[in-house]
Amino acid sequence: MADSPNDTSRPRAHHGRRAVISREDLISAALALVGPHRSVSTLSLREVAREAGIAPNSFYRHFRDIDELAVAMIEEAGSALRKIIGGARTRAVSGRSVVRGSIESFMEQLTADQKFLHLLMREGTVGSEAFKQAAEKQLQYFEEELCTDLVRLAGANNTGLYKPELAAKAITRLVFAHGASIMDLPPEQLPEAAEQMVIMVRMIMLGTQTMAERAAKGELPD
Amino acid sequence: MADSPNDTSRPRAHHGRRAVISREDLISAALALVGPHRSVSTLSLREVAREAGIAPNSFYRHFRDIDELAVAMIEEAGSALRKIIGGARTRAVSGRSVVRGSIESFMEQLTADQKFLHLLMREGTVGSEAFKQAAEKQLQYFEEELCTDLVRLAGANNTGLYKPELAAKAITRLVFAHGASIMDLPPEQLPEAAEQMVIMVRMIMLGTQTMAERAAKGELPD
DNA sequence: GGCAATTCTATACGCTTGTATAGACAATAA
DNA sequence: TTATTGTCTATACAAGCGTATAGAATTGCC
Repeated sequence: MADSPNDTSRPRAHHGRRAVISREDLISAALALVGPHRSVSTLSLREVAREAGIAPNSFYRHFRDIDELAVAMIEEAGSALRKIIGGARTRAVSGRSVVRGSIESFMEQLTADQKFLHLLMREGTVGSEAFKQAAEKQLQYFEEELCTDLVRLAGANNTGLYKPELAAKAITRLVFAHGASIMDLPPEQLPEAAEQMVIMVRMIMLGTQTMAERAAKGELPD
Repeated sequence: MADSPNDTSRPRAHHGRRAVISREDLISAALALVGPHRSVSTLSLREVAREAGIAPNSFYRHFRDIDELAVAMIEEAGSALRKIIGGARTRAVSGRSVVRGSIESFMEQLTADQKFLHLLMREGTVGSEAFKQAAEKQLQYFEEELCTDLVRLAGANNTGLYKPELAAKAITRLVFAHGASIMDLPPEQLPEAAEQMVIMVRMIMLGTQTMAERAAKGELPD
């Protein structure tokens, strides 16, 4: 999270009235307003301030504008999610495939009451430039972490990987895109959607492995 | 395109003043307003009316509200795109891979002045329910057409296909998601992005083929 | 206690929004 | 011609928006 001129996140030696509300409180208020049918880009400054219980103008003490809040939300959601889902990858549950375990962890977040996933999944394509870039950056972090895990896993299993960074990108984008399209489904249809997701991810995994084998044998694709 | 109670698309026996503006004119005006930095869900009724050169209230003669316009736009964009990209798939250019040809056709639309692709890529995750469903439906059409083409191709090449409908879904979602993330890139970086897209799609193709082979040999995945 | 710094509230401005209402205009039907 | 019918414009209203400004409240430092 980059420092900004009016970053009040760390407690400063306050030589004046103590703040009754914090950056985090505003983020929480905004998070409470978004949901399956409400996107961050439609939040208004006044609305967030109302939810947080402050006067509209007090908002400016914490963020320059709504976009800055949105970026902070995306960054928070991204790092929280990477911790959860990346953790599910490394914390290999015995007797279960890594792919399935990770996707189950993903699906749990889909129905969780925190709205981190919703935020990241749907906010990447609309809104201001800063907004989209923030979401894109979080997805790239996902890709990078997934990539190192893929390489590590391939090393352990003695399977090759053709351009693992592309495999990681394909998996990340696919999972988030599919997630966005199923997030409004009735809950009873989610298990089937998860199953489909597992198979699709396996296609990519198997594809990159097979490409590596063929490349090793000189049968270069293309 | 489903008929709606106030569908004025087909010329009716007008027993009054002839319409100076049509549904299509309004759609064009709206299309002119959206762009890389402007999403359909942020269009206002007044704005579209202004662009079309009519009074705000005249809008209601053609659409119930902005959402109905948006749905019409999505449907038009979807069918136009399916024609273009699906056509590139069937019109197999000699000496080029079908994957590469299709993706090149996709990338052409990315830089084209029509904004069909932008619309479909980014509008699927935000906006009203009707809105999202319309975009989702268009993506499903894409999947279905791609699926039949995949099956046809596999038959011609004597390669198997494990769950072709899932392969088609994976490819569609991946291409659109990746497309959305690269659509704001500077033009000189697009060729590389296209190359990555080709490889990622090939991973899926090769993955589903390999899964089919293994399934045939009884090495069922999972 | 007094001063300065800081955060808050209150009020107000100009703007845009969706839409209600009423009337002007044009074209067909009689 | 005249009546009717559908389409457009003009005007207006209430609501919501971002934000500018000014002042009250609360705290730490001297």
